[in-house]
Amino acid sequence: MEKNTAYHTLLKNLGLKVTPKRLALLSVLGEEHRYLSPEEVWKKLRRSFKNLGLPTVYRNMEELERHGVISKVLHSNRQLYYYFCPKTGHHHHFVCLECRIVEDISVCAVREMEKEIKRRVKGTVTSHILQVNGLCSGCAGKQ
Amino acid sequence: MEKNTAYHTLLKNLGLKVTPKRLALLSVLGEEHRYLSPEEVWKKLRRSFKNLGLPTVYRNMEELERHGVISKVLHSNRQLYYYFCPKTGHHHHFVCLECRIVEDISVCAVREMEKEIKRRVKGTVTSHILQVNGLCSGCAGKQ
DNA sequence: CTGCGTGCAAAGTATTTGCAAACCG
DNA sequence: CGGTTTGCAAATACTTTGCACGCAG
Repeated sequence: MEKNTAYHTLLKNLGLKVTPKRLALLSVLGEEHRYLSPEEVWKKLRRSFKNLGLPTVYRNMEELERHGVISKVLHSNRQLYYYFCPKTGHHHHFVCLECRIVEDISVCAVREMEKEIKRRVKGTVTSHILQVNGLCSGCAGKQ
Repeated sequence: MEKNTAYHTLLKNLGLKVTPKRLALLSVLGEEHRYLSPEEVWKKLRRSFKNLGLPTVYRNMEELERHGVISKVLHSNRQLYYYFCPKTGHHHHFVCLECRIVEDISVCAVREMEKEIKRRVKGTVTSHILQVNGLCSGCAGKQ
């Protein structure tokens, strides 16, 4: 299994122990080109691992997100979703609210992005979430 | 109270009944240049209204958000926050994760935004959430 | 009056935590 | 072996719902 070797290496590089469940979790996320909720991942994994706890899935997904391996998809319904994006470098995502597929978008300006999405994905942009987080001058000083 | 008249009109235009609590809620949000959680708003309002239920605050904030009067601030901790933004037209926000102040950003490209933030707010951008939502070609057809 | 708005109590539900046992390296 | 990882059960905590009463129009 080439893929598994890759995931194996990935985990090692992060300093995480390589367990069958972690490999399977990465595999599920890696094969899916859509974002998934922890519960969905759990249901898929339980086919192979009868005794898999939902908390384990939550913990691992959170951990992997912290390491930047997978990314969180924000939903206004305030549920967690994750997506495995192998692409490196600065880029953003176009997500379909219906089928949950994710497409990489290389350009960053939203106007430009809309154009690219119309052209490449032939999709419709219904909304976008753009929020810049940081610290204002006052708070940056206090750190 | 000029402000109250404005909120009064605002509610009327939305076809919502004008109640003292709604006016006060708008007032709290309108005076605060920061995003607030429903509970925080509730605590502030309870100074004036002893019998104010938290659900009422949730309901009203959700309603106002639906009407586009206030906007939801996304947090990865999956809690709800709202911010009253009087500014119209296409623009985005810079939010300080520390003091929660919100600044309007007129330009849309993220690179440009970072520049503007550094210049105007003298703040530091630690991260940004940019997610374009919509429907891909396949799903758009199925609608 | 008439229905929207609200308080209160109660339910929901996704997510998190504690702890002992299992497992990787 | 020694510290992670995991299962299970239970707890959290935010948010939502149901229903009866009250108030705006």
